[in-house]
Amino acid sequence: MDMEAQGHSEHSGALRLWLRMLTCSQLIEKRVRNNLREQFDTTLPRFDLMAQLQRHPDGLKMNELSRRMMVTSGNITGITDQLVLEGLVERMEVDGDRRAYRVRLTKLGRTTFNEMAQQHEAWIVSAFDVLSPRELNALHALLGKVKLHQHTAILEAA
Amino acid sequence: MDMEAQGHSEHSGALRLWLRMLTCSQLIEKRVRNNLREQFDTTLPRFDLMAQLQRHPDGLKMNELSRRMMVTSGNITGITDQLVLEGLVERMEVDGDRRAYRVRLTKLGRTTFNEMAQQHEAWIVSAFDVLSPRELNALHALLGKVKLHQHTAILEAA
DNA sequence: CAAAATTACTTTAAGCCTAAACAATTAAAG
DNA sequence: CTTTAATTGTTTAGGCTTAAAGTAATTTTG
Repeated sequence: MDMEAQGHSEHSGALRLWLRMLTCSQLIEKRVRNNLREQFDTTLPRFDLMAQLQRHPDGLKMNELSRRMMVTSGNITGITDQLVLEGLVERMEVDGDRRAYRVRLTKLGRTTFNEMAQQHEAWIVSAFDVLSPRELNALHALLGKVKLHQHTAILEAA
Repeated sequence: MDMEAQGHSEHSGALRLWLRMLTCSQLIEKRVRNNLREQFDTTLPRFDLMAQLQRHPDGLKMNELSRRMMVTSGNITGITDQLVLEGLVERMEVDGDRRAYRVRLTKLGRTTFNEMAQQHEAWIVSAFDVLSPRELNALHALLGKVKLHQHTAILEAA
């Protein structure tokens, strides 16, 4: 009994597709959030921020984190503050620009993230293991088309 | 430069698929939220709650709203309070159960929702109009498979 | 019937998120 | 240079969301 399960027949195909897509995302995301909380006592935004830093050992500016995570920079300030308190992340000064920080994982942050990332990947693999490799690729391709279209549609609106 | 655009090659196909799916959902959802705010000065949760009530003219209990919207009942309390203040929704007593309410759209709520729903559908149609009818159906079917799997996977975990 | 368990809803504390306003610094223009 | 504009990060106010605890009413059980 979810949002999409009640799609009425008068709805357009696009609307039914959207509700189903949203339901899928929400179900998987909720499970990831629960698992992160129960198994690692952390949250998805913190995990995501650490995931960004893990790919950039030299650190990222708040700015760059904001763009990559698609959230406002005020938000990044709060999540980073939390991670600094937990000792998982540190703010480094940037040479030649006293406005900016470079944020990077601490040693503790790296080891902690690696443990979480391994589990996280297993959760995601299991969420999609109902699809054959062929189906998985097809879904990936179709979503690629949709995703690209959103980018262009945003430009058109501007 | 979003979350998914940086997927590294060492990532499994499932992980890349998940990041792409999340990016699609987030892009579309952000646009819907912005449009609702700019054009109707409202929010997505309020719209979603009204959408549920629109399909049930006799109203729904808080309880039922919570299940259908997949959020906690405490959350429903807050959103309903807002909508009551705005005169879009009303709480009715339930015969024979003094604990429960039936929530339903007011007359103003119905007309307001109908205007919003028309626009909303247009936004969603445009978000997916890059897909052919055949592709749209294929995507719908693949996501149906994924969605069903989440339901069963949750039962297995319990 | 009376005690115990369940159900329906609300409240609370904490975190995430945004838009908008702000401070500080740097870059650009004249 | 110096004024103006743009950039970087933070703060603030408000809304959404959750888990957990609390209240009141109903149902179940003995």
